[in-house]
Amino acid sequence: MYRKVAADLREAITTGAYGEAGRLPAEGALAEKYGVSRGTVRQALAVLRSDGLVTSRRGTRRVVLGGARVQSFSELLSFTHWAYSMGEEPGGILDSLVRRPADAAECEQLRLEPGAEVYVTVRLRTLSGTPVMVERTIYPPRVGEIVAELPTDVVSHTEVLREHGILFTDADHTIDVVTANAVDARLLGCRRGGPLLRERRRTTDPTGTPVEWSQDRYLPGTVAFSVHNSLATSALSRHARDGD
Amino acid sequence: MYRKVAADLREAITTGAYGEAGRLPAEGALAEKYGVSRGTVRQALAVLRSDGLVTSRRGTRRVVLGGARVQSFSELLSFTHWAYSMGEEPGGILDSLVRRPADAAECEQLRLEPGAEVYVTVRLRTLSGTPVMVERTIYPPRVGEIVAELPTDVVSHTEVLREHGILFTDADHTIDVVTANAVDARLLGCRRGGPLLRERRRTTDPTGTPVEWSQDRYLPGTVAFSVHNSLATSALSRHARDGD
DNA sequence: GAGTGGTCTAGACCACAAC
DNA sequence: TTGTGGTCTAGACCACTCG
Repeated sequence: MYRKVAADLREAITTGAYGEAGRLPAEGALAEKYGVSRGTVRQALAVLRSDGLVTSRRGTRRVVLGGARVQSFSELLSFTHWAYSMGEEPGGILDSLVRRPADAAECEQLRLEPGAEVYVTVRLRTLSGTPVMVERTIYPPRVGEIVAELPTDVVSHTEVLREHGILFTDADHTIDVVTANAVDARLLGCRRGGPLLRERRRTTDPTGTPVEWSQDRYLPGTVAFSVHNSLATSALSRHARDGD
Repeated sequence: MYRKVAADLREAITTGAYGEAGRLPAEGALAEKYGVSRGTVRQALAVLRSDGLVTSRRGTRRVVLGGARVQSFSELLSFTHWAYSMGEEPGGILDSLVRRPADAAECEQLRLEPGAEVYVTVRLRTLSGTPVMVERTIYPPRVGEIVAELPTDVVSHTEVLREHGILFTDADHTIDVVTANAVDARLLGCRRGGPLLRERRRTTDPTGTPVEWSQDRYLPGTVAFSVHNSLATSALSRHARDGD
């Protein structure tokens, strides 16, 4: 239904049917064309707008915006999906996996009782054999128990967890720069104290329960993160970094 | 209006009226409470969902998500607004302002004819006197002409441009790590070759016309960028960095 | 089975842009 | 003045969750 309309319009836009900076047909016209109500068309257009593909303004037809490149949610959460989408071979070398009591920050992030145990994994992630990122993930018990049972050569934890009914639906990301510690330097082959692009991510399932708290450290020059936002939908924010 | 409902619910949620991980009333109940239709309530809830405040799932009441902190769009685009929102005094020291022909990449980004001229500013931005960021902004002629006429002690270019009818409504951001060049090092007082957190940003007005292409380089430890996304609304993406 | 959010409809009025 | 998107309504049916 509205997804179909959105997909069709996205296709038309990205193939340049309306041209860069071109104008879309009126909502009414689209509704008639697809045989749906105007409300459904608006729902489809809301998707495109939040992806940064089109503008929207009272009084004027919608305009096609350039430079819109969006990934699916799973491509964003899963290093493995991301790698495949670029035609690279993802790798994951387990460096350590321990179970230990959670500290205060971890209890806070994963919404656990004080004293609860967590599972901590450290993995070197590679693209076609080249070291790219060190991934430190902290799992609550329910999830960690599954990860701990996995063979060490399983590349995609996300995929396995999904098969076990652990769903990832919402994530908060924070991006900044840190310096490499001894472990980072050893795994990535960079200088200790050298800069790394860090992405911290807390992911929750549909019920709002945290399922992972992860910290990924990328070698400079291997990745960049992109965000689109607009007056209408603003998801990005900028923070001072006093503490950690 | 739906904005009022959204604001009221946001207030109630952030003050903890429903508790962390608590459940919201049903849409029908909210509609009755506010005396509006269910559609309007849903519109309000869509705002909160895209801000990462609540979940949404068929069959279950909406759940309050923790860790949601969103800034207004102008706080994000304007260093000045951001500084004030943190209680800091923003500063801007103009290092250079030149007019010159645009190169190919600049024509592409600002959607200019080959050979068009652009205005390039380099400014050191400070928070309460402390150097934080070097800002390189490229303006198309229409905008640059205004900026070029400004006294050098004007802190907020964004504010002035808004008064001149130049509106900022959509932005694409890309975040990565770069090393400081000679100018960065001189202005920020860091080592040449040292790491900086870079945010590149292309901003357009309501008609989709680019109004600035900016590159901000932050000292490590001064800022972090945050994004919320979910299966429903995904604005963030991750890219490989081959070229520039 | 009862309650919930997801989707869709058909119609209405308004604010705004552009001619 | 005309056409556009923004907002709101009232009602409907469905898919899903949960007890």
